[in-house]
Amino acid sequence: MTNRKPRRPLTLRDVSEASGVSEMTVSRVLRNRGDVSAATREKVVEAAKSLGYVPNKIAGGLASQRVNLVAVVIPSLSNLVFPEVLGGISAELENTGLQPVIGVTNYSLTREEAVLYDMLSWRPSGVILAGLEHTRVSRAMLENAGIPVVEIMDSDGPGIDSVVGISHRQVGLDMAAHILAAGYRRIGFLGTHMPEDHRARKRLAGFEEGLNRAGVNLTAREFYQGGSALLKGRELTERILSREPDLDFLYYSNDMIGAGGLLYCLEKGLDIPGDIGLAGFNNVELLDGLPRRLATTDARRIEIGRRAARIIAGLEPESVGQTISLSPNFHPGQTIRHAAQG
Amino acid sequence: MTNRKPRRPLTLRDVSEASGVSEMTVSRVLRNRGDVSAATREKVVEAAKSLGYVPNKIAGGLASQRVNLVAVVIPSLSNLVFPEVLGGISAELENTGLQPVIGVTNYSLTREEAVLYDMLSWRPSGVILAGLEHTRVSRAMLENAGIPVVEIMDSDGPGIDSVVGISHRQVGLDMAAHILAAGYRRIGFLGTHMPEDHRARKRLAGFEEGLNRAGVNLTAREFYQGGSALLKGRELTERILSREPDLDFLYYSNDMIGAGGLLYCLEKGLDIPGDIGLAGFNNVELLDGLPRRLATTDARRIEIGRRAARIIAGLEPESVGQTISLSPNFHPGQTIRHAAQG
DNA sequence: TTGAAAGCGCTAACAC
DNA sequence: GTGTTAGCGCTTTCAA
Repeated sequence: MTNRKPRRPLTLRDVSEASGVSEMTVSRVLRNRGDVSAATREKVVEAAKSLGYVPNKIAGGLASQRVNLVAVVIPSLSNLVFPEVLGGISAELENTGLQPVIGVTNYSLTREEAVLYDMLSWRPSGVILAGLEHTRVSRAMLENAGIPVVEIMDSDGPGIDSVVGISHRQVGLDMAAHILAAGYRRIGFLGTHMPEDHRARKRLAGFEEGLNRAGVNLTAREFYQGGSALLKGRELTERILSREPDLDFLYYSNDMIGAGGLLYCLEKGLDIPGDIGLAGFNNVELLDGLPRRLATTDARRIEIGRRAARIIAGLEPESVGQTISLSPNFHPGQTIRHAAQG
Repeated sequence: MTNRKPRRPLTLRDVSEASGVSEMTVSRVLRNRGDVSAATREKVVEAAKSLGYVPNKIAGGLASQRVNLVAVVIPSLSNLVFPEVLGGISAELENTGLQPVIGVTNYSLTREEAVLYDMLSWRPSGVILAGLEHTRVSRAMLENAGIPVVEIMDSDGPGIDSVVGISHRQVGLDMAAHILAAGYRRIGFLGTHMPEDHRARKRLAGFEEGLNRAGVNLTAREFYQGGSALLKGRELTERILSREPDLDFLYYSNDMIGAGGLLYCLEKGLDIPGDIGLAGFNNVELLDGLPRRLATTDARRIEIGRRAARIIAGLEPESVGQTISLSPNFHPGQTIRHAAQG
């Protein structure tokens, strides 16, 4: 390796001169394109390595009109759930030469619009974004971008191009059915106060619809904002139970607050699932280590990530433009009674 | 908004023609550069919006030789800790016009090298990466890139350019001192089996050094790989206590396994911190909701992210090329006895 | 305040 | 198998 410290970054021309091979052929070697003799290739690789040449993808992208980037736009990184979706996406993209670039919206559609504008200005090969709700401008940008778009996580509604998700309404309906079948009747809901979390909203709507169909109404509900989810789960639970002491079921909008509630109830010596049943949503890994396994619904987020990536990568042409609704998996855990016999 | 669906993405020329203003002036308006009359600006903005024009940063970057991207390279996204660092980085970058681009290495230095190569080929304005250990090639690339580099999280060793972190060796030393001062003597360590997690290794080394100085040896150690950290914490704890039942302190390499251990010990009816003391590392939010507050050390990761970002953004010129070692904050929690009196 | 010309570093297309 | 030419869509620079 040479030691000179280049102020001017190295270019193909430098490698060309150092190896005595034309720029074009150097470019071919570096991209493994076309036929290049072993001898020439050897010379070029050697020169590039010893100079420490790093190709300029800005120039390459402009010339080839192609960029190996996939824009991935998600609401949050601290939610645990989205990193898992990302995991599925990167795993699937790994062998395609495509690279995910992450944008975070903090659950704001306005922010999403700004993030999309920014990412589209890099002319990515595709876009994966969470949810079906977007601003009018976002929608227009995506439609005009001329690249594949996959909306993920939610399948309750029309999409722009392809959709891969679960029906959160169905999650709520199913949970209501399970709870009612187990004989619970005085049911409370505990969730985040997030008007822009449409998936949570749809789950709650489905849940209430399911209860109502059986002539049951939600007895109480409690919401929180920010803070440690585990701690908030405790606080919400204490609050809802002091308001409505005879609740016999608590449905949490996510597993983290559900876990907090579970710890709280156990400390209070409540009989779970006898006195009171509990359920969350997401099936996060954390549940494995809790004193009791919380009932939950698996959102199938890794699979969602994988399939979205496959669609962008062109590995699933039959799915392009389709809405793929995966069926959510209910996990009874140990916090819900077995169904009553007739 | 017009409805025609362009196969060919729109260019400045399209906006220029639609507005009757030269490309150059359109460019000025869209970047808020130079003096443009209000009337002209108005026309251009109107045309751009109605066409749905999205600038091409590939072309812009090539022409201007500047790109508003900051490469951020971290070991993992599922660790909880790194998303927080990212939070600090994005918060600080928000008003600088710079944008973080995330790369994940899975704790592999080889993978880090590949990720760096890839990111540098986009000619970012700076690089933030975790740790001080890198391959020779990675180091060479960073040195030759001619852009600011900030290595974060760890300050135990020489850096390439700027460094912002904590001394993990000191974290271990301090924890040893606190534990010994509280009178514990039969001490076990529980951690991840990750040869490439150099920070965990340095903490353990500092911890043992601290014990040894006082003539105390680590009584037992236990390691795990993969799986749910909370569950693994339980399993490790059960295992180490069955091997060495008279341990009086358990030091965990992170809070998640520490939390698992705490739940396990409480279930077993152990007196904490009387029979046995516990401590973790990181001060994760989750600790707030546990039945008892786990002793831990705050890694100051949000601040680390913020300062790294400030250095890249040029807001802290005095720190460039320096090693900034923040002092880690010990949190005694409720799982360690008060120091013995004399 | 606006415009025209040149070129950023690479690759597509074609010639040899 | 290798080289030449002409741009990709912007911004820099300079002129008007």
